[in-house]
Parts: sequence; C-alpha cells; structure tokens
Amino acid sequence: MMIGEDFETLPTREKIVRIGAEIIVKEGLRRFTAKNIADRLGITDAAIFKHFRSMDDIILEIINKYVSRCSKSADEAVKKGRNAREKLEILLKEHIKVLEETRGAVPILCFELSRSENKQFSAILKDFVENYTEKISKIIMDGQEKGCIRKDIDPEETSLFFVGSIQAKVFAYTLLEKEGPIVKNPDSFISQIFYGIFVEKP
Amino acid sequence: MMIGEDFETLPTREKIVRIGAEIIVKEGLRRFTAKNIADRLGITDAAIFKHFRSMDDIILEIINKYVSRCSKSADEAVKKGRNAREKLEILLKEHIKVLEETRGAVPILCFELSRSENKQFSAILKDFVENYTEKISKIIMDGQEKGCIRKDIDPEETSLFFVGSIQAKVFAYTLLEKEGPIVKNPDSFISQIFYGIFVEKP
DNA sequence: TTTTTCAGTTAGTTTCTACAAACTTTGCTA
DNA sequence: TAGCAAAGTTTGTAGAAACTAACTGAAAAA
Repeated sequence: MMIGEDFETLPTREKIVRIGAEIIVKEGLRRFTAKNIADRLGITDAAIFKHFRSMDDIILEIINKYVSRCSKSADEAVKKGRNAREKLEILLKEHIKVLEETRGAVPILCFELSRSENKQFSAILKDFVENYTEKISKIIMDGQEKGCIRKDIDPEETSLFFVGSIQAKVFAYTLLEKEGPIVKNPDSFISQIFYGIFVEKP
Repeated sequence: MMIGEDFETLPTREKIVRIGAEIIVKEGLRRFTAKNIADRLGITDAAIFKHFRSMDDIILEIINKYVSRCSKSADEAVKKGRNAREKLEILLKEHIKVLEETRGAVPILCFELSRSENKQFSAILKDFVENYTEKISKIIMDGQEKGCIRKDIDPEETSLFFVGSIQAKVFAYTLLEKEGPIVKNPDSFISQIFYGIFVEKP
C-alpha cells in the first residue's frame, strides 16, 4: 500500500490516513467514505469517528502528510546543487523519487482536493504550489542571469511547467493504467524538459 | 457558460449537458447531482430524468461531446502541416484553441472520469487518449526519420508529454484560480516544449 | 485492585441521492 | 377545437452517507 513498511503494525489512525489517500487517488472523492475505509480495515464505519472528528479532518491530515513531504525534499535539493542546471536536475530527481514512493498521490490529491467544497483544502494546496514554484522560479532567474537559461522564458510560467510536467506523467499513468514506475526514464524526461525535442532551433 | 452562444435559447437537454460538465470541471464529481443541475436550470431534479435515463447517461453524453470535438481538430491539423515541426505546431495551437473555448473541460473530464466507478467511461477515454497520442507519435517518428527531431526520445512518451503539458496548464490554472486565457502565451509555450529551457546542451 | 481510557460495537437520526409514478400544464397539429 | 406528446410538477421510495449515543471488553493508570 502507499509507501512501504509493514502496514499491519501501524496504528489505526495512520492506517485510516493511508487507505483514505489511496481511495482518493485510485477511485476519487466520491468513494472516500467512512464505510469504504472501514471495510478495508475490517472495522465498522462508526469506529472511524473515534480517530477523527469528521471526514474532512482525515483529508486535512492526508494533505499535510503528503504535501509537507514534497516541500522538504525541494529545500534539500536547492542546497545541494552548485549551479542552476544542477539544482533543477536534483530537484526534479528528488521530486520523481517522492512521486514513485507515494505512487503519484500528491499531484492527484492536489487536483482532486483543489476543487473541493472545503475552501480550507484549496487554500493549503495553493500555498504549497505557490511556495514550491517560487523556489524553482528563483533558480531559473539565477540561471538566466548567469546566461545558461533562455532569457525569453518567464520564470514563473516555467516553474509551473516543471510541476505540471511531472503531474502530466501521473495523469498519463493513471489514465492508461500502466504498470511499473510513473516516470520510466527520468534522465530522458529531464533532458526533454531542459533541451526540448528538436535538434536545432529554426 | 462553457462554449459561447446564447445559452438561454438552447434545448434543456443541451443545457443539462453543459451545466453538468461545468459542475464536474469546477466542483468535481461529488457535486454532480440531479438536484445541483436542476437548481441551476430552475427546474426540479425529477425533470432531469425526462431527458436522460440516468446520471451516467448524462456523463456519457458529456464525454462524447467534448472528446470528439478534440479528436476532430487533431485530424485537421495533421493534414495542414507540411513537415513535422509545422504539423506539431498546428496541432498544439488547435488543441489550445479548443482548450480555451471549452475552458479546460476535456483534460479535467478525462482525468476525473478515468477513475470513476463506471468502467465504460474509462474505456472511452482511454481509447481517445491512445488514438490521439498515436497521431502525434506518427508525426514525431516522421520527424525523427527526416532528422529534425532528436532520435534519443521515445515517440510514445513524447506524445504523452505533449498532451500532458497542456493538461498541466489547466491544472495550474484551476489550482491557482487564475483569470484570462489558460495558456497566456501559446508561442512561448510551444517553443518551450520544442526547444527546452536551456540555451545550449551540455 | 479499582478506575479510567481506548477502540471497538450496535443501533439509531438526519440529510442526500437516484430514480419512479402519477398528475398537470402547454404548445403544436390534425 | 380536440387531442396528444413533451416537459414540467409533486410526492414517494430505497439506499447511502455522516455522524451520534449508548454500550462493551481489554488494557493502562491510579
């Protein structure tokens, strides 16, 4: 299930969060119900409310669990790289790593929950994305100053393009029910983002 | 609403389809209910079933309406272009046009419905995406033979990257609640996909 | 050892939801 | 002008869904 370890030994509260996330990712919010979670845990739906006050509280915990993990790995990446290209490469590779470990959960959760009725969810997610893209924007602007990144591209747009490209991989993956890793060949994926698909500019 | 024209003069059946799509796109499947649609139309929920046998039937019509439109514009694009670069450029521009007109509906519907309980939906959508990416794959392979497209990229992966990149724009747009066009600067967007973000290869 | 807390249960309540049946209005046509 | 079909209405039903309350057994704390 979602992130390895021995699932059985986990406390029920944690199991609820993981199964809940898995349901949202694989079946959508419509199936995210107390009964559905409880059935998979072999308990009754009422027991869920001994651990969480409401279903929304479960979602909040899901968001915090997965999203904060993603933010952390970005910070580390920025520190390690010596120049823009290295930083972006490490960042993307870290991002892909978290993505594979969590089976694409973060992008799907972001998308699914950003349009939810509860505005608190979208506020947190918006914050996360803005924060994340700002970090990438800074790297890009730095690269533009140093001359290694094209000056005609918009840093903010491009950082969204980064995040979006990864997101796109997840969507292709879920839509086509593929197996194995979400990003088959990370190096070639990164190379495509960095250098495009054409041999030379016109 | 979704695609211009004078909405008021449309037959109720058509209004149901458009409002239904808008609800799925903006609020998710959870809010896609007969009552929600009926309220916006100023009729009762029971009246919906005079026009459609079931809620799933409405979704089927939504899928067919938006998805077939997208397929058609791709076919036309392939005919017009003289070489791979031109074909891909026209295709992307047409795709962006449909995207703006339908306010990003197709990618969101594809994603939302592909994980739905009804396997019929995902089957249709899978078909559509496979068909669409196959067209792009062929153009790419042609470009690789002619030498203008990098030979180290995988055509299928790249065609998914195309579709995904556009999809990603929609997600960024909805998440960050932006206004105006979904793709602010189509030319720069296409240039980024074609030639990457770095000035030169290492 | 007694008491409290934890994590369950069963058995409600309320509010939705999809859909159905029966009745009404209305516009068109023979 | 009678009559019919389309598109509504009201009313109703069956099943979920999110909780709630009251109870229970086991383990932890006192």
